[in-house]
Amino acid sequence: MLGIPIPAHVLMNPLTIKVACSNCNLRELCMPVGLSEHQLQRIDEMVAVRRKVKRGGALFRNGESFTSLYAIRTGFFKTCVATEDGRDQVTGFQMAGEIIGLDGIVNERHSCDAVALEDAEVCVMPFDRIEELSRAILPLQHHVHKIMSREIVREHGVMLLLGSMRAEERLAVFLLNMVQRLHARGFSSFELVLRMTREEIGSYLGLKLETVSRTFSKFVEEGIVQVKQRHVRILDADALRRIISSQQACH
Amino acid sequence: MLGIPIPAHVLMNPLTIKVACSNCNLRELCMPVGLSEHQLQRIDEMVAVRRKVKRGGALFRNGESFTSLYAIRTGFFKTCVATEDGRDQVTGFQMAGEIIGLDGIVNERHSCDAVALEDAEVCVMPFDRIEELSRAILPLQHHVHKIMSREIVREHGVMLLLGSMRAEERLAVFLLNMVQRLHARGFSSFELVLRMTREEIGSYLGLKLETVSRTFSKFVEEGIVQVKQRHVRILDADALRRIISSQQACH
DNA sequence: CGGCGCCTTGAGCAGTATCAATCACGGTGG
DNA sequence: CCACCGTGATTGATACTGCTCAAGGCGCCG
Repeated sequence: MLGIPIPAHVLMNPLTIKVACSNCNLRELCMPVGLSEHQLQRIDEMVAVRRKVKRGGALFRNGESFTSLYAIRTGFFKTCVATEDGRDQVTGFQMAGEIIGLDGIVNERHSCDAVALEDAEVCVMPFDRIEELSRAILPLQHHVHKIMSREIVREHGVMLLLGSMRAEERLAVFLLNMVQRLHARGFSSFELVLRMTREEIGSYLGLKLETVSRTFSKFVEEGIVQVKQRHVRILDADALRRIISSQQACH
Repeated sequence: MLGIPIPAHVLMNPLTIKVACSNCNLRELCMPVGLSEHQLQRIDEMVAVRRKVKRGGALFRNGESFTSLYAIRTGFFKTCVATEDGRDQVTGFQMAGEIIGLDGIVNERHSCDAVALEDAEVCVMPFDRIEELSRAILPLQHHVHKIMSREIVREHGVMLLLGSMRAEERLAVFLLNMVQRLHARGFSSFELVLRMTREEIGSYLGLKLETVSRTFSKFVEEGIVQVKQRHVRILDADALRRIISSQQACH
């Protein structure tokens, strides 16, 4: 059995606890640190509304008008863009504590879909309120800027991956990134349960699902990971890191 | 001859004109619209410093500490990220009126290189001053948010390109995007002079330089473009658009 | 138990990469 | 002025990665 620890807040019934940034255990993930009581309270008021999204449901869709950013409380999302001719591309997977919806700011309209890969709950943060508060609360202003910049830098990394890595490297990067983010949330640093299909992983990594599957099998053969359906155990993280920086060019 | 019109500001001697946002003909590209005289003046003061970068020189490099955003006045840049093992990936090409440096905000340190592909001049905008002013000038706050969101959306597009398009589609997207942005700056809508090498185009598009070259040759054979070194004339923009949405999947 | 969604695996193929030779252009120095 | 050189672009031949098409297999749920 792959025992994945479940953080306390998942076990608690959300209806029985007061949900507010000030006592949210994800606070340090989505909020600036070092706020005063009063500032925290003002932010609490801004994040008054929460929204549940069922597995498979959309938090927002391409073309819908943009009003709010969302902080993920629980659950797991993918975001994806599409061309008119039907192809689509997963642009990211988001987990608890991450902010989603930044794409909508520029045109006041979302330019991608955000779909829940498991039942999820998000904090709704109306963007005009964010702008208003970030004029008054300096650390919040910083924080908003950093979140957007972080997303830009993350996407640079994905571009590097898509533009110059081979299949094995892509999957290795993906697994290490996934497990690192989960670890930061209190989960194991070497075991994970994938919330997405092989096809979604492939879309994200610019590969076909068969290639993802084959690459998993290759890693298993080489003793680097154990894979049982969506349960993955990383046996040799260093091997994964070596794959990334080996780049088998050899002349 | 491919006659590319040269905008007035390039012909003017920059030493003889007062360079200030308030009389900059790129204003509507990098500044919010509808500002009062007084607001514009405050922004002018923020953008007091300009900096010239020679062709091949770096505006900033990966690892350097972040202090400012830069608005390109003249010239042309590429930004690129690199892995430890030497591979690198061009993440974008930037031209006059565009903002560069957003990657540095999150860690107060740049995470990519910005290199001038031709002699360039930028307006230096200290980021702490931007934050300060955007607390006071609402349209500026909006503008900063939109610029960052626009970059995120742009990168989504690149991810779609890198993740799911074939070589011809990538080059077609690249050419149309390039010419569209140049057109918005007063240049021809069907002729362009590439400021970057085939290798840099390839890096941006996730292709090898030979593939870029071959794809150009293919387009020439098909009568879609004329290519003479870095001079490109688009003869059939619709053909390029058709390439993008054809996706030769056929079942 | 049967159907369905998702995953795995195989065989053959297509599209790019790789390696290598040559060419075009621009700049330099004799 | 021209020969030479270096950089970047083109083109060809071949190799190889990942894609396509196809056939099961596994696990879950009604």
